[in-house]
Amino acid sequence: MKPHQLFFHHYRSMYRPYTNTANDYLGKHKLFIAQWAVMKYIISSGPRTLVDIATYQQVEKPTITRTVQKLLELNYVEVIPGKDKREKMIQLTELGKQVSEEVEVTIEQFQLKALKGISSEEQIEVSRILEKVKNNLLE
Amino acid sequence: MKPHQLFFHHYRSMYRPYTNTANDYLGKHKLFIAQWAVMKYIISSGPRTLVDIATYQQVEKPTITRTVQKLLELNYVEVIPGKDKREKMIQLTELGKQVSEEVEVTIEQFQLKALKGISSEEQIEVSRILEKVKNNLLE
DNA sequence: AATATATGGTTACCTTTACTAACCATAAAA
DNA sequence: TTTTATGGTTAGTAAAGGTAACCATATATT
Repeated sequence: MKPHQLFFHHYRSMYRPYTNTANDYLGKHKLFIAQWAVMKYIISSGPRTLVDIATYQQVEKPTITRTVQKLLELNYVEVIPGKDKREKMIQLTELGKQVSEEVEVTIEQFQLKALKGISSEEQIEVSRILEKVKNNLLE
Repeated sequence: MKPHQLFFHHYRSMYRPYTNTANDYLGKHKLFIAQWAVMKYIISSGPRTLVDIATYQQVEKPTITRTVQKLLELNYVEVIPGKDKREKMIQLTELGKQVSEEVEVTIEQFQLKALKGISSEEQIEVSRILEKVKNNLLE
């Protein structure tokens, strides 16, 4: 099998184990991976618009609208006014912050388990390459 | 951002660009990535049972049942008897073989474009690591 | 100033992909 | 012979996301 075929096969065959396991961990907090990804983003970067979030995650706007709606229902995020009347900034609620702290522990544990035996340098290297592939695809 | 967080963020944010672009390329041949993955597998390994395919792709059996059903409708694969009365071996039809040859050209082009600027060694290294993560997750 | 275009966001509708639970038929083990 | 395991299917449901069309507001153009 050629390297480029190997690459995409392994990329794909990690996907379900990753998603299913992550969602198992997150179920405790009534979250799914797509929702948690939004929370994680606004934790580390502060309040963000829907477009920011969509761009960051590489999905379309309606997808983010829906994900954020679920987080609003859970009372984990709230909307604050943006720099004009169109924009909505999404930020964590107090409840969202509390939950996040628990989730971060859970998820860190999950991620470290998943990455057992893989050095930080390797993790960074793979991140760099996956990002490059993403950029190649978007050109 | 910590290396393990980076790792999973980039893993995820490559997913939609990859899937969408691949499906665009495959649309020409009336295929989707999940279907092509099955064809690809039986091209390189010969006829396989549904369980083999499910294990290889890391998805559940019903998922493969349906994917194979679509390939049967397209007349790209056919069923031959397995080693007992339960097993079904899936193999390419003549039409499937013809189509595959065209698709392989298309997809190779797509994959090489996606991996532009990434050496074979790097591709192999990333494959190895993604496989390891998958195995860690399955433990 | 008036019109046209761009941007942020939503709604409606549809699709891909996959899961679980329950089941059938056959095979292997007790 | 009965029990358990294996290969596969069906039915029902869900996560996640896409496109097209649209509203409201903002920016650019004439």
